[in-house]
Amino acid sequence: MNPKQQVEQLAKEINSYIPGMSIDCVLLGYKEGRMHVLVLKFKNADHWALPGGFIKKDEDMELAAQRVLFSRTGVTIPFLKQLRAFGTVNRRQINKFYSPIDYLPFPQAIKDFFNERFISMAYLALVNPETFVPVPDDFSEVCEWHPIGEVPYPLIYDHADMIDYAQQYIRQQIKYQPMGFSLLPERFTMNDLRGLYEAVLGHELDRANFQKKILKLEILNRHEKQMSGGAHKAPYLYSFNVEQYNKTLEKGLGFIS
Amino acid sequence: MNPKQQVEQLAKEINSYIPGMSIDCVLLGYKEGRMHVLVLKFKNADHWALPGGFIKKDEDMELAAQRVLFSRTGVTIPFLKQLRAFGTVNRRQINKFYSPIDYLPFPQAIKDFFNERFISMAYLALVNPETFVPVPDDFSEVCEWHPIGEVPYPLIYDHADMIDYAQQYIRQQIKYQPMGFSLLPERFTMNDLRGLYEAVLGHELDRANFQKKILKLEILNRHEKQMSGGAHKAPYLYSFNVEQYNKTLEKGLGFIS
DNA sequence: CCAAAAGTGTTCTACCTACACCCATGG
DNA sequence: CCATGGGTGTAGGTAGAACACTTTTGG
Repeated sequence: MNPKQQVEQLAKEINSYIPGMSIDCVLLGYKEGRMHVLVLKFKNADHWALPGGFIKKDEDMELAAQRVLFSRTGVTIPFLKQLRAFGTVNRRQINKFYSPIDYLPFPQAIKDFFNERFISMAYLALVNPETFVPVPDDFSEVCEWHPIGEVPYPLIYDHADMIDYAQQYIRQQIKYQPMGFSLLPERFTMNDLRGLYEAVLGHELDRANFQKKILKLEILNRHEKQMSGGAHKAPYLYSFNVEQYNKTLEKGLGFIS
Repeated sequence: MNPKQQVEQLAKEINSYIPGMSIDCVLLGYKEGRMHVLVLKFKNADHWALPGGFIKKDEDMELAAQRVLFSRTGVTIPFLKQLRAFGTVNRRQINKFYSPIDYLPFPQAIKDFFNERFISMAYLALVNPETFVPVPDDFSEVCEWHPIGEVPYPLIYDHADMIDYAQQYIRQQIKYQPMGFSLLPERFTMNDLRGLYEAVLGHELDRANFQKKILKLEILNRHEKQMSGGAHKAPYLYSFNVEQYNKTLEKGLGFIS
C-alpha cells in the first residue's frame, strides 16, 4: 500500500473505532540477561512510542490489545494483563508528538479523531523475544527491543510512565505469579530462570536457595540433562507444568524475595 | 428540579461528556462488623446499580470518580483506586437495565449517547460509613449500604462482577496496604481493627498475634485508655500515624495472613 | 472475689539465609 | 586431574501459630 492508499484506508476505518480511547501495550521480553521493551520509531520524526491502537466499536477491549500486539509480532501473546488507564486531560501535551496528522492533508474526519482528548488503557504483555521478528506499523520505520532501563528519548506522551508502571508491576507480581515462564523458551535451565528473576528484581539471588524455593513450588518438570559444551557438570532442563501450577495455585504460591 | 428540567439539564450536559466511557465506583464501608457496599435502586424499576457517571471532556478521569462519589456522599474520599476497565462488547446485555431512556421521550441526543457501546472504568473507594448520609441521584429512589455478600438482585450489567473484583482486590491488598485506616473512625481499638481484618479476609485471626504484628509495624499511635462500660479491662485507643507509615513503607510492610 | 476482656509472654515449628560440600564434565 | 559450574546438605537465625499467663475493670 502506498501512503495515499493508507490514508484512504484509515479514513474508512476510523469510524469503526471508539473515539477518545486508545490502547498502549508495554510488551516486555527477556533477552541477553536483561528485560527489554518493544518500541517503535515514527517515520520522519525522532519520537518513539509503545505499540498502540484503538478499540473497534464491536470488539472486546482485551481483543483489541491482542490485535495490536499481533500486528507487531505475528503471534498471540498468552500473558496479557490490564495495567491501568492513563486518564489525565493533559497526558498528550507531555512529550507531544507532532504526527503526520498535524501537517499532512489528512481528511478532516481523521484529524478530528486524533485531536480529541484521549484516555489510554495500558496493557502489559510478556513474551519470549525469540519467537518472532517485530514489524513496524504504517507510521513507523523502526520496531525493536530496547533494554527497559535505556529506552530511547523522547517517548511520546506518557509512554515512559507506562513502562515505569509496568516495571513496578512485574517486580511485585513475579513473587506471586509464574511470569517467568512466559518470558523463557519452553525448556530452560535453573540458571536461565534465576537470571530472569534477578533481571526483574534488580538484585542477585542466592543460587542454592532459589533452586530449592522454586522446586518446592512443584510447578516444574525436570527433563534429562542437556549436554552442554561447558567444562563442568551439565545442568538439568526444566519446563513449566501448567496443570501442577493450577493445582498449587489454590494453596497459594510462596514467593521469591 | 422537576423531571422535565432534569432532562433539559441532562441534554445540555451530555455533550460535555466523553461518549462510550463510564465510571462505576465500588464504595466499600465497614459497618456492624461486616463490609458493606453502597448501591442505588432506580426509580420505577427493581434494578440496582453502583454509583456511576461519566467523564467530562476536560476532566481528569480520577477527578470524575471523585465527583461521582462526592455527589452521593458529600465527602471527598481519600482512598480511591482504579480497579480495572470492564470492556467486553456485551457487558450491558447482561442484567440489562431498561432505563427511562428506553421508554420516555428523551431527546434523541441523549438516547444516542446512552445506547452506544460503553467501556466502564471501575474504581474502588474505602470510607467510614459514619461520616456521611448517602443521597440518591436523580434517577434513583434509594441509596444505601448492603453487606457485600448480600447485595440486592439484580445489579445491572456487570456491576456484580465489579463488586466481586473489588472484594478480591482488598483481600489481597489489605496485607500490604493499610486500608484499614480508611474504613475506621480516627480512633479505634485493636478489636475494631482486627474485626475489620477478619471481615475482609473472611476468617478469624489470633487476637494476640494480630496485636503483636500490627504493633511491630510501628504505624500506630497509642492513646490513653477509653473508659469503657464493660466489666473488664478497658482497651487502648489507637490512631493511624501517617508519617510513621510513610517511613516504614520504604522498608516494606509485613503482612497479615 | 469473680467473670470477662485486654495485654503480654512462651514454646514449638517452619522457613529463610548463608555457606559448605560433593558431583559431573571437558580440556 | 583439575577448574568450573551444577546440585544438595547443614547450622543458625527469624518469624509466625498456638496457647498460657497476667492485668484491669465493673458488678
